[in-house]
Amino acid sequence: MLRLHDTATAQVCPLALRQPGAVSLYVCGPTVYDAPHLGHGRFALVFDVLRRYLIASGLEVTYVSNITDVDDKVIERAHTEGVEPAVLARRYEEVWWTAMDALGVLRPDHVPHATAYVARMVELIAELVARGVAYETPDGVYLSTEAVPGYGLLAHQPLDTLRAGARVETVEAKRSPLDFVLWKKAKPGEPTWPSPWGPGRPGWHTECVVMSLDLLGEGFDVHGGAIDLIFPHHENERAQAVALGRDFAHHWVHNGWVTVAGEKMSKSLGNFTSLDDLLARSDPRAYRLLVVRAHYRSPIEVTPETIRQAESGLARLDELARRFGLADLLATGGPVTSVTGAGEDDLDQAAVARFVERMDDDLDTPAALSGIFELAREANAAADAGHDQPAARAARTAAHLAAVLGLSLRGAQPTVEDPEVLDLMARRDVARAERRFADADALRAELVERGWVVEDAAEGTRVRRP
RNA sequence: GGCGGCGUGGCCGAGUGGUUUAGGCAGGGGCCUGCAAAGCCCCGUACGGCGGUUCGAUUCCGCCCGCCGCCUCCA
Repeated sequence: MLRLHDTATAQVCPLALRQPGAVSLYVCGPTVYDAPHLGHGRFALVFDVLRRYLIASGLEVTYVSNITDVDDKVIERAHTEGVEPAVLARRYEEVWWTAMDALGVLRPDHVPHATAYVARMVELIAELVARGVAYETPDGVYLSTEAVPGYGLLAHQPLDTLRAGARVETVEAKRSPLDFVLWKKAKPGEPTWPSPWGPGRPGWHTECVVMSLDLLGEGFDVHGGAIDLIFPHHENERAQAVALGRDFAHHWVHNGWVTVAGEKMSKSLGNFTSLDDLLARSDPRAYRLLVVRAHYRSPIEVTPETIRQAESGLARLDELARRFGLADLLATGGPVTSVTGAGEDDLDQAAVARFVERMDDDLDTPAALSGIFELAREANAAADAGHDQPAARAARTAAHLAAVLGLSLRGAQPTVEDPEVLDLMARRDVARAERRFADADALRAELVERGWVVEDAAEGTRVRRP
């Protein structure tokens, strides 16, 4: 059984399921006001790997991830660009899904949008007011954090220190600096919805409570997101559920930062890096490999150098798939439904067991990945020694386990259509057959110049991209 | 200031109280090859510093140094 770090207890503990055989996950999705950056890519990949692994473990997974399509930033950006907030949100949501598809991230089972849940958020807020834990001010409705038992559970910090750091609000009506806004009363030029407190819009922290409980029900299994969401976002979500007496998430999972040159990547630091840029400049699978080769709670350093290293590793695995003709049995990108495979003899079950053991240990993907590379070496070594059966089994196992992580290896030969290249290849074969090696080398140089790596295979000259 | 994390060989990045090595990338040597490429084999005796616990610590404890994050919208 999978053991996972839980932010609430700060310990690695078995993932206890509400319902045996089924897992419910809620992962905080993006606010769609801009194109996604590397950090968005990481959290999406981390939870995609978790989800895929749970599926491969034989569990029925329900994965919910929201789109925040109304928020200060959306409104602000929409004004800047002179479009309706809804138009802007839709535009960036499309950009989001394009990037997710490129990364091979599975679409969530449910994608709730904040704007579709406003009426239910109003109901929830009204209930909080009725219970006396929320109060109205001239500009909105706030939750009284002091009325919530255990507030600060996720933050792991004494309340007074949180209080000391709380932002200076212009709203003097707030009873405590830690209290947070549930409903924002309308300001001119903003999208609004009706409510008992007049027209306005919901605060950020309410949507996830309403949507997760609606789609997954009380006491759902896992609530995830990046580490920065712990406080205040997840703390505040939890506070609302607790205040209502509803059982909320049982397990909190948070992934670490992406750093650039050792520092947190962020717009304010000016080292912001667009996910689209990365995907355009490198094999999208390289980012998955980079993410998976570090533990999900560790920071990862994304630089041209680390990306290049990941691409080299990927090339090694692709070469394996090519050597063993694995193109046809590689994942289509969909989830692998059984980590042990369909026919047990197909795979090296001892290696699978090691993989499972490592993954079960708080998703130790770096160790799991090292096992895949070891299988690659074993497969090549066995094949070099003429032991075809064990070699093929090791190679299949490597590709299969990579697919469990969502990494599809490319076993297909690149199809060369350029007649010039085909001609150079053919002429080189003739030259080599006639042992005119100087000519053959000159032809190889020409192919290299065109950006190909040239290899001599049994069937003759073979080319691939570096 | 409060809270927390980290510091591993050229780079990335796991892990462990000692008796066997993470793994990848890069580099060196060898095998293979007409030469290469790919692949395989071999190679670096790494764990921030100072003490302590211990028969023995990179791994436990303390202190110090350095780096980073959170406490505020943020993936």
